[in-house]
Amino acid sequence: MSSGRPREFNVEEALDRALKVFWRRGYEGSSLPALTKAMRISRPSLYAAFGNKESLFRKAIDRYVEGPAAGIRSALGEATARAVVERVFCTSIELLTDSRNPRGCFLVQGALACGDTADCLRREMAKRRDEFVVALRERFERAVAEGDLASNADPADLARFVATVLHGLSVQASSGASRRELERVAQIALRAWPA
Amino acid sequence: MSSGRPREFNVEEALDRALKVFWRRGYEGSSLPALTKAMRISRPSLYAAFGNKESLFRKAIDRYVEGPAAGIRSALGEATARAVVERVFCTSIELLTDSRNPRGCFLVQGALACGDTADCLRREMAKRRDEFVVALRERFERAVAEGDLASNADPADLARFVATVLHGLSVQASSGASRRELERVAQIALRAWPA
DNA sequence: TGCTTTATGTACCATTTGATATAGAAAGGC
DNA sequence: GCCTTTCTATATCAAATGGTACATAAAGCA
Repeated sequence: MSSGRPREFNVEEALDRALKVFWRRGYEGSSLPALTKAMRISRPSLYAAFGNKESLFRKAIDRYVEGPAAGIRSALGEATARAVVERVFCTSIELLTDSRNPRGCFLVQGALACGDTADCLRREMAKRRDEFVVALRERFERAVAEGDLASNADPADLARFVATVLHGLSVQASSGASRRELERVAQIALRAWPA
Repeated sequence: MSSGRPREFNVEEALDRALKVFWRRGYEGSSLPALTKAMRISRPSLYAAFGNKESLFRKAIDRYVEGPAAGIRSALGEATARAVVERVFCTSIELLTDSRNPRGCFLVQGALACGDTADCLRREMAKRRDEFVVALRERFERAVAEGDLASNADPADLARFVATVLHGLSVQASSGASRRELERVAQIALRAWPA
């Protein structure tokens, strides 16, 4: 079977550009013209390669989690629970304030509040955020079992606390807070960690 | 001068309804039909009474700050810095999870990421959030002067920390977290407070 | 009772929205 | 060369968007 005319653009690269648009403007704030202009492809090319706007957004979510935000998840590999939290904060702050990206966390601001048609994406984003809370909780449960986290500490509560600080830092970053300011906030938050 | 035909609707009540729409769906997710239906007025009535969509949103911001969110600001009147923070968390959580309101904080999710036309509203929301950070900082500065907060504590950092937790709680609430869960998170956050 | 003023509701406006039809261009297989 | 296949670009679609004109209705004032 013949292969036809080859694509003139790189799909991953175009997806990266789309992600940045969604990241900065949110799903509803990202118009097709804004997307196609940033992606440097025509509208039919976008639809041929990514389906439609919603499908493009879903692919952008995966791209974000596996790309820019991957470092955060890999922080779970640290040796102790406290080291995990320190590394999560540190890595997140770097991502949230990286000048190459829009400010803030895509999973927070990509579709936090929206109309009915985008509501399924709002829930999808909440689900993705929750997946990280679950991963944190499981990591902390392991830490309790391994003895590097006090057994009276509730892993679920601690996981939600870390996620709360993380999402709060995202809002701060989105509002224009500097990296230093966020680092000081994270340092204060760490004082809440069980000794 | 004659007064003309009287309004058939209550302006404040209509504004309250508009606020709830913006609160739940965000600025860009709130269409004129959705607004007018919730406000129970016709489109020309909306424009006559509130100017346009942007102006209605700005009025909704004021309404939110002076109405539902007023309790949070009044927490600054507590006797000590720690009591202020406790009361801020407690009052916020009640607001964030009040079943009569949309979940989350309007100042966070009303226009966190949006297109160019709404960018001035995004900045306005950031400014409003920052006003609370400033108020917190000033309150903590006073607390240092009054001796109920350690003099080596940085009021600006602490204020930003409290705001960070607050905004993080908003995201959690918006994702469906229960009041109890948020209360436990706040309790953990309080452990970071200077002794 | 007019007359002025303001509010309401229908119908409409231009623009933008997300999404395609269609025609032409660029590759491989025969 | 020719055919098939796939991508690209222009031009377009119907629907939804924010915003108004215009006629009518309801009040106060003379």
